[in-house]
This record gives sequence, structure tokens and C-alpha cells, in this order.
Amino acid sequence: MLISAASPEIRSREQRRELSNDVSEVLQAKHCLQEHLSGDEYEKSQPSRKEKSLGLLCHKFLARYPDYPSTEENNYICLDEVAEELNVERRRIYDIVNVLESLHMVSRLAKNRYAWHGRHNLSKTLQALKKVGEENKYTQQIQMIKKREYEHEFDFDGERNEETARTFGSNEHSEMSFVELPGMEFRAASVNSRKDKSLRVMSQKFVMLFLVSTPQIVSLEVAAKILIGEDQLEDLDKSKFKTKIRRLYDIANVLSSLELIKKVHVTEERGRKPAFKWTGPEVLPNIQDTKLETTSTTCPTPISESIPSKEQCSKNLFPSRGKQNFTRHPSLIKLVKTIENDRRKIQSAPTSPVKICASTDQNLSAFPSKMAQVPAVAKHQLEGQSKKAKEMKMKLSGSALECNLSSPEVVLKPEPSQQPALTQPPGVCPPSHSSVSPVILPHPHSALSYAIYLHPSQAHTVTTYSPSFMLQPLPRANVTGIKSINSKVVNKTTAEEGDNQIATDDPTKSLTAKERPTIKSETSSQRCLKRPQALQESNLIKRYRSDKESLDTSLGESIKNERPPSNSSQMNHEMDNFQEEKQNKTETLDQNMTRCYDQCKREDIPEDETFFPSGYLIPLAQCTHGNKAGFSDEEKAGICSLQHTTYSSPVAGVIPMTAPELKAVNIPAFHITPLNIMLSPTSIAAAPVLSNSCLTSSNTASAPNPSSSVLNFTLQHVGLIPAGVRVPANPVLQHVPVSSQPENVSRSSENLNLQEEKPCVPKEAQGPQTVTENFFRTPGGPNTVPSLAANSDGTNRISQGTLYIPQRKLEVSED
DNA sequence: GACTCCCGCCAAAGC
DNA sequence: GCTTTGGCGGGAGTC
Repeated sequence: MLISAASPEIRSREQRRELSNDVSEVLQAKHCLQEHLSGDEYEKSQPSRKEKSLGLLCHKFLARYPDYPSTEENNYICLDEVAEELNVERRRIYDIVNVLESLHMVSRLAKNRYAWHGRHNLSKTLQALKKVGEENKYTQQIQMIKKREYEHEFDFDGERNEETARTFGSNEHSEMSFVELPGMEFRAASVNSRKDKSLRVMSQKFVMLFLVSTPQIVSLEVAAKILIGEDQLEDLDKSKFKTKIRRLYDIANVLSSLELIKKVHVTEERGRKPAFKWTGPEVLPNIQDTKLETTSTTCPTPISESIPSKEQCSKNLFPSRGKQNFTRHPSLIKLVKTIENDRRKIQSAPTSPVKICASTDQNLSAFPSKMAQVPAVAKHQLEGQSKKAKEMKMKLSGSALECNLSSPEVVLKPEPSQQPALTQPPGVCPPSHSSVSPVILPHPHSALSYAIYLHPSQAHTVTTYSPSFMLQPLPRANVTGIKSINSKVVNKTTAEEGDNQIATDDPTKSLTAKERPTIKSETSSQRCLKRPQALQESNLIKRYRSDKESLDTSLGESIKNERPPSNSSQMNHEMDNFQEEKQNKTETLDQNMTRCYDQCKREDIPEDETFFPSGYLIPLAQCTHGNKAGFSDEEKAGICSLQHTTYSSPVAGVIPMTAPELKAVNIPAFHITPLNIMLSPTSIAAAPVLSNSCLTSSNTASAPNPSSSVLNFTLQHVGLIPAGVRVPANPVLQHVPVSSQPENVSRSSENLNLQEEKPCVPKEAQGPQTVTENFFRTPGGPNTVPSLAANSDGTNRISQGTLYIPQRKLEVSED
């Protein structure tokens, strides 16, 4: 009955002939049903509104065809046939087909006839859409709309709408366009030229919004506003808006059936809003080989400028507004191809370092859209850390510690894990591996900088003892975030690894070592050792961050080799430059980090393994308790009692290090004085005393195995001992067999792992202790490094942390 | 009452 | 001139 009502009798008769026996039987049954049932009963037997929804209909439609059809199969779609079989009018089928067409899952062959492609082209299409979405700056548009929504709450006059209209009107991307794939161009001139293909275009743009959004959630309201804004913003009235919303529901139903999106609700200040979340495949915008075909109804830009395709060119040459219906003229093909080839040449430079470093699409190809949050996270952390540092300074300014704040070369900075995780912006992965924090230290002899890497607990310790330090955490949270984000696509993280990641991702667990899960320490390989580029970039980042901190703290002092800002405008200017450079460098560094992480993954290096940048390290002690020196309870809580924790960092170009090594080489770290970190005898005396229990439980029992070669090299390198002179390991640790063989590191790590299973001595029972106290207990001992260098003013110059030596010395440390 | 979206009118485009 | 296609908005069903 429906068919006969919807179609002429002749067509029905022809179709009936083509229909399968099953369909005929269904129809006959229907007719019988209608004849035998009364009107009400028949109505009741009709499917409900829900059962007739477009989404369900689309499900039925999709069920008819395989996701990945083979070429041998008959993949033609006859709209009449489908409409009849699905018992809907053709109008509904058009809605479905249009959306599928926008994703290139179907293509129109002829009148009433389509070809089914399934999901073969889906990834390419999504890549293309993402690229176009990025080019169209949809992210900015979304932000603009959201911002305007917020402003609109306080501004109800009509000026805003005018401003909105102007903004969208000035948008160079305001034309409607359709993204095509090579070989998937619309064959029919009608489709190419018709202006009223907005459902397809809307569908594509809707998808683009998801692909460029972070998180990939788009509210209907925002989507409708953007689509209206691009269409006819002068008609930004309510009816237009409602109509767009209706269409978006149509599209969303189909996309939901394709499991590309999922309906959610976002709760904002003004209430609950319907929205959709992208649940489709992660899209890597690596489309250097994907040729985009963008049709356009207008020609806003000259052809010589970034016209993406011959399609676009032909369309732009013959704008299809009104009744001008042009197909691609053969004479244009040659010209268009030339343009296209040129464009391809330009775009086919994926290895261009400029592209990679400039966070372009190529850059994004390695890291999906969430990578875009990296700068924001970094900024967030820097700001938070800067604030924390200021607070810490304020706190400590009146404390018993006498710290020379007048000339700090390195300013202490709290570690990232101190940042409240809840303050992370939505969609931003919280910092996880926050165990190591580098500090740039200028080398006194070689003009090369050192980086001190501090464990979070050490950060607290250093904060306490030397508040003039500023810890410079690596963008580890960013890296981790990237890793976790990309794990599905890039790293193929196993479930177990994922669990580990979750455990370490939890920022609350990174606050103290006590809360930290036992982390195995194993030095399995130094295959990730040499990453010169990453090292340089890392140093650059550190320098930038130091610069930033220098500005932030407004101390009027700058880190060595950094020119201090002379006035506020210059400072602002430098800040701007810094932010920009920092972002670029951070992203580049993060890539290297992720690459190394991937490599380590491939080489089966445990995720929690200790990594430090290549070069050698002079680590800090990791066992500290802050019961003295007037620490507040809060600070005590922050000072962790890490005993068996190793330091993990997915930093590119890293050396696995175990906790014992850190302890061992910590000694020279404390005595090397490339910094002018002043510590008075008073404060040293006030430093916690290392108890035997600590040594027993962690240093000794956990098989600390000081790497004397590292120690010696370190001392030689910094000029504390002459070349050729070897200094034995710390006598406190001497009962542990010392081996300079690299494998020994692994062995000690294994020991450590075993030890970790034993219950640790309770914090309280250990009493105030810190490994750093080792140095005070054995000052000037024959087997230790020289005593603290005393300054003329009676203070002692110490540095605390893991000293990072440039990589060129690496082979020495491996001795 | 707001949200959701089915339904079908009707005009443009195709043949 | 008939058919196909699809924009559009009323209004019914659902929450």
C-alpha cells in the first residue's frame, strides 16, 4: 500500500516483477493484514514512531550491505527497491544515502541507482575531512561561538548578533563546499552543480567538527550555529536555527547508526544540552597521498592560491549559484592537473623539518588531535608551578632556613605532581610520570649546561633545603598524555601496559612514594641512550622554561646566558616569543619522547623503568623525610619517603638508572658546586639525619650498588678530582659489591625488585632521614668525595639533584 | 514544556 | 511534462 501510494503504478508493477519472492510474500501478508484488520487494529499494528526512526532505518539499510564489500559482489543500490523492502518512502532513503554519500560510503551512479562502497573509503574520507576542518579553522569557530555564548549572557542587545554576522561574514571559509575523494567525484553534473546538496555538506561539516574538536564532543547548538554561520548568517533567526537542528538530528541519526558518533549530553551553565561524541576511528591526518577534492559553490580565493583540486578549480571557475549548471570542461583538465601537480609537489614534503616542527598536519599525524592540548597543558603547568614557587618562597622566606635568594641561578620549582589533578582542564590527561625533573646547571668548566633531574620527592626536599632552586619539570605529563591518547593507534599498548599506565597516570599516586605502586627497576638496555637531537631540544626546552620562570618570578634575575628583560614591554615581548618557541620546542620534544617511548615499548623495556636523558647522571637521594627544619605538615606530606622507587621517564634518549645508582652518585652531586646554591651550616645542621634503618632498608638491603665509574667520571668531569684518579664508592655502601659492568646495573635492579616485595620500614620508624645525610656523615672521608665546599661567607655551596652530563661523555660512564 | 525527529509538501533539477 | 531529488518546516511523539 505504501509503495503504491508513493510511486506510480507502472513503477510498482515493474518493481514487483524484480522483487524477490520474500518481498512479495511480505507485501501480500501486509495486504492480507490490512484487509482482515479494522482501521484501529491496523494502526496499532503499524510500527511506532520509534520503530520508524531514521537511525533504525539506517541500521536496516546498513544491514543489507557488507562493511567491506568485495568487488565481485553486486554492490548496486536501487533506491526504489530499498525503500520498498524497508517499507519506507523514498524520501527517507534519500536522507540516509545523502549522509552515506558524504562519507563516500556510497556514490551515485545514475538515477535511482547508487553504488555501495562500504567503509573502504571511510578512513581516507575522515582524514580528508579532518584536514579540511583544520584548514577551515573550525576549532577557532567553535571556540568563538562558545565564547560568544558566554558573553551573550551579559549582553542581550543586538549588537552581538551583528558582530557575529560580521565575524562569520569575514570568514574566508564561509562558502559551502563538498570534500571529494579521488575517484569518488560526483559523476552527475546535477549533483556537482546543485546548490541544494546541503545535507551532504552539512554532514561533512558536522563530521569535521568532531574531528577537529578536543574533546571530540560537539553540541548541536554549536554545530548548528557554525553551519548557519557558514550558510546565511543574515537569517540567524530562530526558524533557521530550528531547521538546522532538525537536519543535524537527521545526520546524527545516520552517523550514530554507523557508530561514528554517540549521543551525549553536556551540562553547561545554562543547562543540559544535547551533544554528540565521536566514537568513530581515530583519524590520523596523514593524507599526503590523499588527494582532496573540494567542490565549492563560490570562488572566494584566486585559483593560484591553494586551490585544492581540479574539482575545486572547475567549480570555482563556474560558480554554480543560480541555474548555471556546468560540468568539468575537458579543456580545463590540463590546466587543473598542472595546478594540482604543483600543489602536490608542495604538499609532498612530509619529511620537511619545518612541517614537523611547526605542528602542522604532518606533525599531527603522529599525534592525534589531543596533541593540540600539549601547549595548554605545558602552560597550565608552568603557570601553576610558577605560582607554587612563589608561594613556596613566601613560605620559606621567614623560615629557619637561611637561603640566599639574592643570586639564585636555578630557582626551585615544585614538581608537577603537586598540581592538583582536578585543576586539569577537561580532556587533558593528568600528569603521570612526574618523577624526574630536570634543572639546567651551567657547567663551570666546559660552558655546557647540566640538567639536574629530581624526583618529585626530591623536589620537595630541594624545595625545603634550597628554596632558591627552581625545578624544571620535563613536559612529562604531556608526553604521557600523548602516549595514552595515542596508545590505541601508535603504540598498541597491551592491556597490561595500559593498566600500568593507568596506575602511573593517577596523579594522586604520584604525590608520595608511599602511595606509589611498587615500581620495578631494571636496566635492561641502553638502546635508547643516544638521542642527541632530543637532548638538544630538551636542553632548549629547559632553557626556555628557565627563562619563563625567570620572568614569572619577576626576580629580576636571569639564568646564566639569558639576557634579563630590561623593561615590562620587553618582557612581554620576550614572553610572547618564549611562548611561541616553547610551544614549538615542547611539541618537538614530545614527539621525540613518544618516539623513544615507542622504541622502548618495542624493545620490551618496562614502562616503569628509570630513564634519564642520555649522558650520565648524578642523581639525588630519593629517601627524604622532612621532620626537621620547621617543615609544615603539608610539606612533610609532600616529602616522600621513596625508597625503592625508580624514576621513569619516557624521555627520548635516556639512560635507565636504578635507585641505588642514584644514591651512589648522589654524593658528588651534593658536592659538585657549579651552582651558587647557598646553604648555611645552620641549615645543614638542621638537615635530617640518615638513620641506619634507612640504609638498611633501602640503601643496603635493597642492594644499592653505587656505580663508582659514574661517580669517578662525574667527579673528573666537574674537576673535583684529577683525571685518572678513581674514587671508591661511598663507604656507607661499600659492603655492596661494586661492579662497573653494565650488567651489574641490571642485577642490582633485580635485587631491588626483590627487595621491593619486603615490607618497608614505616616512615615513622625510620625517623628523620635522608640519603643526603650520607654526605654529612662522611665528610672528607677517604672514600668519599671531598667535603662540602665552604664559601667565604660560611655557607656551603651545594647542589642537589641528578646531574645531567652531556651525552658526549656517555661512553665514559658506561665504562 | 522542551526535545526529538517523522512526515510530507513542494520546488528544483533531471530526463 | 513526468520523475527524481531533497530543502524545509509543521507538528506529533517522547521525555
